[in-house]
Amino acid sequence: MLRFEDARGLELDAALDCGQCFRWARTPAGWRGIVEGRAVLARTEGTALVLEGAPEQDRAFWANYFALDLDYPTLLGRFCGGSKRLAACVQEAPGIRVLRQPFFEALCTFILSQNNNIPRIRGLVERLCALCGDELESGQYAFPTPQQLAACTPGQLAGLRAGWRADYLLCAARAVEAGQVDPVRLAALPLDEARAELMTIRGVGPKVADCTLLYGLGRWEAFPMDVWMKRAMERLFPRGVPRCCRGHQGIAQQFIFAYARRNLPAGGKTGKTKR
DNA sequence: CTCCAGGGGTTCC
DNA sequence: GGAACCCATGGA
Repeated sequence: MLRFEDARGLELDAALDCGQCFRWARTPAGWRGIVEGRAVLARTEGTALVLEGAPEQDRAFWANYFALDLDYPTLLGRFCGGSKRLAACVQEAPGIRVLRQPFFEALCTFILSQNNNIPRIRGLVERLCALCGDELESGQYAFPTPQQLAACTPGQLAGLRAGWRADYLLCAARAVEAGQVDPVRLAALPLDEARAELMTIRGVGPKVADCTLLYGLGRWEAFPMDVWMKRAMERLFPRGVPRCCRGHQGIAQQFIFAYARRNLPAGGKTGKTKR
């Protein structure tokens, strides 16, 4: 069991259920999840974060995953001091944290997320892991590697019932396997060049690219935009992203999204077909 | 049965 | 460039 005495205000309910990750499940005992083949049960006790099933040697891994090294209290203070509107967003769910997820998992899950809803995305991801990920104890599965996914046939992937997204997944796996898209390079490139490299993958547009940069590579300056967020931004921040978010726009966006989802009831169109 | 889900590619102008 | 259309699923 791992224990972090000061989780710096992290709230699992907010952080794990805000649409940034898809492999955590709420149980009566806490949040059950698997990251890079490590299965844990996470819960908070007061100001502490407890991870059952995690060995002491993984302390640095989980501290990085939950971004415990980033001084969120100070960062959120900066947000709140720099913009009244943003302060309201932070107040909506102050326990949100932008997790540092594995690169390939973030890329694939956000490909699966397009024009889709969270419950179904979760099911798709679970079936994908069971199809070609390594099996852990107790019938749980790790997220597949690019090689494992690239080795799947379209026929096998049809079992996911992912629709047209299955083909996009294969393209992504092949691109990463071939080194055409490389996480180490993406982490170092200027943001626009990294985005362009990701968008060479068929099925990866600006939204999926930015989500991958933010959630899968810790590029907190990335700001995932889509039709829905654009509407929210126009209403909440007509003059654009507040300056106090500079360098952490993606983190700010996570709070804006949570606020807008609860307080801006009108749903936006997402470019779908009418008939 | 209809509508929708934090898209992306293609095809028009 | 931008607007309209297509894509396959399954939940509500």
